[in-house]
Amino acid sequence: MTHPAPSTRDRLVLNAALLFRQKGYHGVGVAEILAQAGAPKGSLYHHFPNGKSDLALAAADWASAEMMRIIGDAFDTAPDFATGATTLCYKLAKLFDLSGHSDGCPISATLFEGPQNDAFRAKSAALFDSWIAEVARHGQRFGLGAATAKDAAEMLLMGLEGAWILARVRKTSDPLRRLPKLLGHQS
Amino acid sequence: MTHPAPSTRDRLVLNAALLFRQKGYHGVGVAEILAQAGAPKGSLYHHFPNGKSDLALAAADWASAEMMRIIGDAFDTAPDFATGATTLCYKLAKLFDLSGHSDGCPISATLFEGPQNDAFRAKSAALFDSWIAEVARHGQRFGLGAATAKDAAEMLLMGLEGAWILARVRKTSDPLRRLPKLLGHQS
DNA sequence: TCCCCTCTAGACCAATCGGTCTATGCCTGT
DNA sequence: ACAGGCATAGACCGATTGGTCTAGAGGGGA
Repeated sequence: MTHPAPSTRDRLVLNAALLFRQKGYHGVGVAEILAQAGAPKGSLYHHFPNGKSDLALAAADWASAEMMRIIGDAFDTAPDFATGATTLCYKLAKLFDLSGHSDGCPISATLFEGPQNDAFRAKSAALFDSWIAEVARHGQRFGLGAATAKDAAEMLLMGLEGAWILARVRKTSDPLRRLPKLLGHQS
Repeated sequence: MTHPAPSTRDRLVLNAALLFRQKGYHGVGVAEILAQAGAPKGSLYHHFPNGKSDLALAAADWASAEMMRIIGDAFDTAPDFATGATTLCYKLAKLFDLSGHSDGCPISATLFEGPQNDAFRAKSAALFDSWIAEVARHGQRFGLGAATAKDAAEMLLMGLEGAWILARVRKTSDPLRRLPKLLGHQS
């Protein structure tokens, strides 16, 4: 999957994404990221002149891209919107289990509990919107009207955020797995 | 509303709850809480021997009690479950607007991005469950079956969590106001 | 009046925070 | 072979972190 020797920059982004997602922006120190990535301090500030905040933005982009890929995987092979939404929830539940029941939404954990920085807030909004737009695009592909598709996509995202939170506090992926049924996508 | 001269302990809890809710556990320092509460360090460690973490637990309890009161207000006067749920969302939207579009869920902000402390996780779970149980109780009062009421309550909570996140990143209470419709509680 | 206990007050501390700096690999183009 | 730049390496820094400790203010009971 990953190439044998990812660059120092990639290691920083990847490990930052993992740590931020588990403990939040303020809950992780640069020293911890550097240790886990096996990189010295100089490298961080070479690749990311603004330090921790730049790294968090890059980590959020990376995590968002992976989410977009997962959304695509779930909906591309589905026969209809409800099945795609259900598959997406199950895929995220599986990843949640693999993470040891600790990984929440990468965007809200990385950027949102971050500084009250407006750039962080704006970036979170943009990334969430890109997820919603992608899900809505699949909805329209399955014949839903534009407004209906956007509503369904937004509701799915909000449900996912809540399910992620509940899954973390309960240490079980059940909320994610039950979400499709509660949203009416499953009988 | 509040008594003219709240005790130092109450001032600490109240201001801690406000700050944690806006910036998360790690995003607020004890110095900031003390300054806003107008209390010296000695008072904090007198009332809360374990310091910041004890204070966060007390702040979460306080915020949860207020949420229970809001749930009661919304459902007690409602003619049916859907109306109660809608009223609850509108009440929370109004409070969100009053806070300057910055206050999210008090539990997830205060305890969850806190230390990976298991006590925090367990307390979050217990408080969320108490909210869900209270909403479900109203559901049963309106004639819903036990399982149906619990599902509806859990879905409402998950939707609220997601709507809070979206409301914060977009700086508008629209997601909270649109939630009842997206959940099918409003035509 | 005196004591005692609760609470306030803030100086003080080690540890950690994010960030800067200089020195040195190391690899490529010529 | 040699230069030049990208990247690594980590010592170092001031600021801030959560937490401890001693001192004293205040008030109620004997």
